[in-house]
Amino acid sequence: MAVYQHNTRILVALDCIIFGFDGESLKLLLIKRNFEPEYGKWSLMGGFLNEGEDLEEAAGRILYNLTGLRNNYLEQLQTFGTVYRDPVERTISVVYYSLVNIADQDVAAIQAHNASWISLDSKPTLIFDHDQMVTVALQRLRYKAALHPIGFELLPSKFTVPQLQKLYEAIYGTQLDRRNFSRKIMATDLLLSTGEKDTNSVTKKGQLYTLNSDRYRKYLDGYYTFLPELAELSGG
Amino acid sequence: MAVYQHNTRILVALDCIIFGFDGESLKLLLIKRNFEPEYGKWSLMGGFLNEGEDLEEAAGRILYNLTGLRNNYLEQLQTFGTVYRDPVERTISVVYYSLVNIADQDVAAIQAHNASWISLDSKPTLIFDHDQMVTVALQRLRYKAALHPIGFELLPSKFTVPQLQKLYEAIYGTQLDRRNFSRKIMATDLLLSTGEKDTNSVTKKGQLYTLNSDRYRKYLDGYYTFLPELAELSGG
DNA sequence: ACAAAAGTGTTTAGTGTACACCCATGT
DNA sequence: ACATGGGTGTACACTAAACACTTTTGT
Repeated sequence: MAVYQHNTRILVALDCIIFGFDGESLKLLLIKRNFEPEYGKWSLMGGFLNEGEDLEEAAGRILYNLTGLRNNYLEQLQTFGTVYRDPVERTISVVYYSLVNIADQDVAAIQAHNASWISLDSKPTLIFDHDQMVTVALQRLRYKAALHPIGFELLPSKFTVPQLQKLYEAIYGTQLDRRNFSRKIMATDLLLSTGEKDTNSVTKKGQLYTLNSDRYRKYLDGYYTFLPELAELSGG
Repeated sequence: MAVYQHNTRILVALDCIIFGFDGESLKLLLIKRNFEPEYGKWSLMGGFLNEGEDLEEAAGRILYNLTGLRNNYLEQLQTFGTVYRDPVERTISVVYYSLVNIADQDVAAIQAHNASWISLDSKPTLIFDHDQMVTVALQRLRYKAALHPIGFELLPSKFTVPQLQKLYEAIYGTQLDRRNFSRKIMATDLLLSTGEKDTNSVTKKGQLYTLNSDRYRKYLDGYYTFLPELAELSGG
């Protein structure tokens, strides 16, 4: 024990960037704080790392407390650690980002935390360095979704190809060609036809598909260019 | 201050994965520990985060102490935080990876730390979770180098195209076609001819180039497929 | 019948890849 | 002269991108 004695122990926080998709735009689950510090302002959902708790475990706990969801896509983004990022006390924050299907959420838990889904386009200014965290998370999401099929994590278990396309368009803020997109996705063999049709659509009903889990896992490991127009998405 | 009172403060360490290239193979700068804990075993270079010090700053300090180098490519990799990863005391480790030009190193500083450059192929088993850190770092390097020209960071300021190719081959553990590689790189306009020729080569001397810094910065922001054979490099 | 959205087909341009060939240097 | 390695050119296959057309459904 003696060996580490002189070193400073520091508060370790975790913050979660929770992405969702409502069929039209990409959303974040944000909290209107009814607690200190920064009472009344908007922030990401966060918490502190407990003794005897793995980092990943803590991130999962925080996500579960807010949404009632477990086993979602959850990936470490980056750790933020400038000295004065939290004015109360020096705190470093390990940030995770998560992709959830809005339909599965626990509405009561979300209300209890005073949280709401906010469109990325109309995001308010957040406390501390949370805006920066969101910027980095969106960049990472764009990066990953271009090479791996993680977009599916944001959709319900049954979905149509046009819905998937709308999602990609929301992530990248661009328009995609229907014909080319559909062909590209179909070529991956990631979709399994259910035979059913979308009942929500107003005019022609699209075919509902589910994800082929075996193939999905392979694509997560490997690389595939879901969006070859990568050059455009530098800025973030 | 009262608001954060009950939360546990934790030791925050930093570990640096330092990549180098000697013209033949990809190397890591590793330390044969002459201090506790794990005296006599191999590890990454590390240290603790000080009060009043940014994370990035601390990583830079650790790198500087070992190599005498500043302003190298240094990027945060990931934070490792399972409970018992350090048997002495609960410690989370923020890991950075760095790309250095071996020729620029401060040999005295490296010897003083009992460090040596070890080929990735003949890497010994490292302490704690350091092997896992290296695995993740290599994956990240492959990922990044395929889309951004960060490979240049590992080469001396003047280099030949075949040297650059050898580097890419070392990073990915594959063979590349000379002709196609050369054309691909030339098309980027990243190289500036110096007019000089390599004096080391035994037979024909290759042309020496330097990096076009303006173009380099653009390529760092954007995306470019330096290696389209991405699908192959899943395993890591 | 018509509008709106879903699905399928085709053509063209560009990029990746596999080659064959020439040039420069030291022995 | 010859071996070794650096540099340039060309042909073919494949993929991305632009565009036309048909089908399904609700009003």
